[in-house]
Amino acid sequence: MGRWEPDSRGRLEQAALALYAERGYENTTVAEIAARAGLTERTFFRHFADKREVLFWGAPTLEALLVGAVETAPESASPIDAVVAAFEAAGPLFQERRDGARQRQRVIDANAELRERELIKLASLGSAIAAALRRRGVADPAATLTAEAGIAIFRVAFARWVSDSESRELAELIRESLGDLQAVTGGR
Amino acid sequence: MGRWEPDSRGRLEQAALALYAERGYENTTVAEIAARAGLTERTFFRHFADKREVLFWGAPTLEALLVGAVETAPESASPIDAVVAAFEAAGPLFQERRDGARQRQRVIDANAELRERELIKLASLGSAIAAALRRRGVADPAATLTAEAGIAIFRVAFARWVSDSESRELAELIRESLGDLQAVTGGR
DNA sequence: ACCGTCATGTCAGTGACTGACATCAGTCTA
DNA sequence: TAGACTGATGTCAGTCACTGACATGACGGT
Repeated sequence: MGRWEPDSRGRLEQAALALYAERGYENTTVAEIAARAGLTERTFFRHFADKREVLFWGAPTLEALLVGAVETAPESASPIDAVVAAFEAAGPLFQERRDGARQRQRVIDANAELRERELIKLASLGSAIAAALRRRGVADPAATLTAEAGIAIFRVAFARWVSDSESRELAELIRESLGDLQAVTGGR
Repeated sequence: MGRWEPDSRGRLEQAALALYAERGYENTTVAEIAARAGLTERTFFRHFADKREVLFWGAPTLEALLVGAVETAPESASPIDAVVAAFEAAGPLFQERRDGARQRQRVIDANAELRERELIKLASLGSAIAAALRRRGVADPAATLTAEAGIAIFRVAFARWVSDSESRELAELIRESLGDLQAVTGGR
């Protein structure tokens, strides 16, 4: 056995999510999270940049997945289709752990600071997707707007997917939201 | 003469913007802002909820303006046109103090925490616009998506307007961005 | 003259986050 | 195999955002 229990990072993450869910983000101190994980506050901040980041460290993975999907979409695909297809491809990533995703979302929705962090992660996602589109030869502002549209579509679809009354596949809801957006913007 | 110099709030705001611009948001303490305004730290927090809010207190005014414009748009206007027209109507509000708006934007763009706050303000704007659309009889998810699309259009137009190389009217850039979005999403 | 209000000041406290340095099991190297 | 090296963790002191409780004193009204 090593000097320390393994997977401190994972323990910190679980402890944080549990405490945020139990008593709310604001009523949880980092010292408490660390204690539940059998570690100290200082160690928490060595693994996560701040108290919120523990809920968002997966974002770069999602971003890489989406960027890859946009870049490798068939040349014939229109920009918006490439983006929407990328989000559809990410569907299973969420579908796998639906319950965890829901709990996490409930925690985020309950706190303004966490919503802020979620928004900047989505914005970063948007920038990365726009950059991938530019690499496909899409000019600006089309690239930026397409990425933003993709994000809006995803947000709407994800909200529906998380809500209790729905049990449909995320990918299906995404495609449906694309249709809604097209109907709404009027288009050319 | 009153017991105190008048307009503490305005002095705090000016001091904050000046210091954030001079030495950056992170390198400015609230105590320094208060001192420059001839007040104490505690008074700063009586006027502004936190260190960032001093740059964003105008948001509710803009929100009210946009909501009003959406609600009073001609019945014949499509949802997206009502929203875009509302943003166009807000154009002069920015045009009046172009230099101040630019400095503020430079400060915000230079700091991640401030960008977070900007994003949540825009999201709140989006929710308010979506609610106004619903009052016009637009159903969801169309209302939400239209509002989001409007925000995306505004963001792109505003970024162009702020950038040095442009000197066109904000309203003109907004209308142009609508066309770009329509071209990009394909639409029906 | 008196009283209540209200913007501000004062002060003590909590909690997020940081930098500097200590510890020590496991590993590598002479 | 002794000793140096590494890397994750602990310890500690410090800064700063933010809050609650209470004090102050000019002003306006009675």
